[in-house]
Amino acid sequence: MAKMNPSESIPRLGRPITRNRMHVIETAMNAYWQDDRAAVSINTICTLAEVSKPSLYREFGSEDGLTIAVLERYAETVLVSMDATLSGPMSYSAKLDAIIGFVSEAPILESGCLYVKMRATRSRFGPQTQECIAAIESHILEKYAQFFGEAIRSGEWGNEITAELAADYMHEQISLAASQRAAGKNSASVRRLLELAICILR
Amino acid sequence: MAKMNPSESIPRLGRPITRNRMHVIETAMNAYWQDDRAAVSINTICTLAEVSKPSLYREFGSEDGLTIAVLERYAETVLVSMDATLSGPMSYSAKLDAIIGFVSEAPILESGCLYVKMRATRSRFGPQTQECIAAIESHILEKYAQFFGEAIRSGEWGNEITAELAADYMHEQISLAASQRAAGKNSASVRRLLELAICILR
DNA sequence: ATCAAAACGTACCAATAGGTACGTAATGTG
DNA sequence: CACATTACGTACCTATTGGTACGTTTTGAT
Repeated sequence: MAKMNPSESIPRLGRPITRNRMHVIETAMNAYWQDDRAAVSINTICTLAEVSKPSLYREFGSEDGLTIAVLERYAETVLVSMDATLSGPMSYSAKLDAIIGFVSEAPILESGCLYVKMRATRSRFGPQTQECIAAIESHILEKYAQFFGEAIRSGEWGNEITAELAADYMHEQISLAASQRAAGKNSASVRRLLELAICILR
Repeated sequence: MAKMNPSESIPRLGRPITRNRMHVIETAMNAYWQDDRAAVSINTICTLAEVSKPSLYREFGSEDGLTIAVLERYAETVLVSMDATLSGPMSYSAKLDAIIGFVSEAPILESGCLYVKMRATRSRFGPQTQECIAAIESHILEKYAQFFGEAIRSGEWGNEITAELAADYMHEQISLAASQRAAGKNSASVRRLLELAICILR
């Protein structure tokens, strides 16, 4: 896609690149994730990642550019595990349990979910970031709908609720749980509330 | 507490007050409510309310001061209606219906609930505002707990769920619905999801 | 060695944030 | 009238924001 680590760049003319795209992305991701993105300035990212501001802008073009890079990275390092669980070999009920357990107890989600945080304040971001958030949302909803659709088809679950409605409900409830974790609510309480919400999907 | 409308101020020495505390509060409330508070600057409020910045600071002391004034005003104009419903003469089930209907369809909540919005981004506010948000939350949770407690006592509702857990659940689900409305989701969808979530409280 | 190519980072930009110093205008009192 | 008292708003402050102009440094090729 764009330049990666200097180590794997093909020899070119001119001064070699010393900046490290991935390092900046990971640094920004952690900063945005822990705090809240709107509270973390480009200047802060530059300091944390030890890059000059022009270098950062050369690499990402704008704050919007950095943000989408971060969000894409987040999707491919954290959100994929949800996908994997949903399309894995477990039973319907076991998958529900796994997801509930993950979102309410996984240490990696101690500060919440970056996607959920950003979705909650999407209006503050640039146009590309907003599109990126919408794309991730569609992806998640599709995966959920597929999950519930299969459960209905296989007879593991089913009532008058459609797969799409269940997907929407699931997405909102999981997001809510992630928000609660970000707010510092303890895992046990998050789980208790999430179990209550999800029990209508059993 | 502080100065109110010039109309009701006792004659004093010196130039009379022309600024209008209530007008500023209402203007700021609407601006914060429609948009998101962090996106609305003091300068914007001054322009909208047609007060000079020093006048505003004379009245509220700081942005934090204005924000808590707005939040208190919001609580006593919007949130009281929820209180009234909860402690009114309706049956348990009718009260649930009324609240679901209100939060998912009332035009006044078209841009969501200011308290919910601010609670979701509480970390960005000043210390007094954060305390104020926490106080409102406690108040709401107490009212809900009372509501469920009475329903249990009267036999209108009851299962293994405690009144406190139900209150917490209710609060989160109502907040979620308000957030969805703020995000532009249509009333019917909000209601559908909220009904799903609340049906375990019936 | 010289030179074009390319990335580097210092030092700046305009805009905006929250907040205030201070001279001016309007009142009641003597 | 003159004066103390009080509120008024213009014009400013510093800090920070996202973003960039431009001279310097490092390279490969000739």
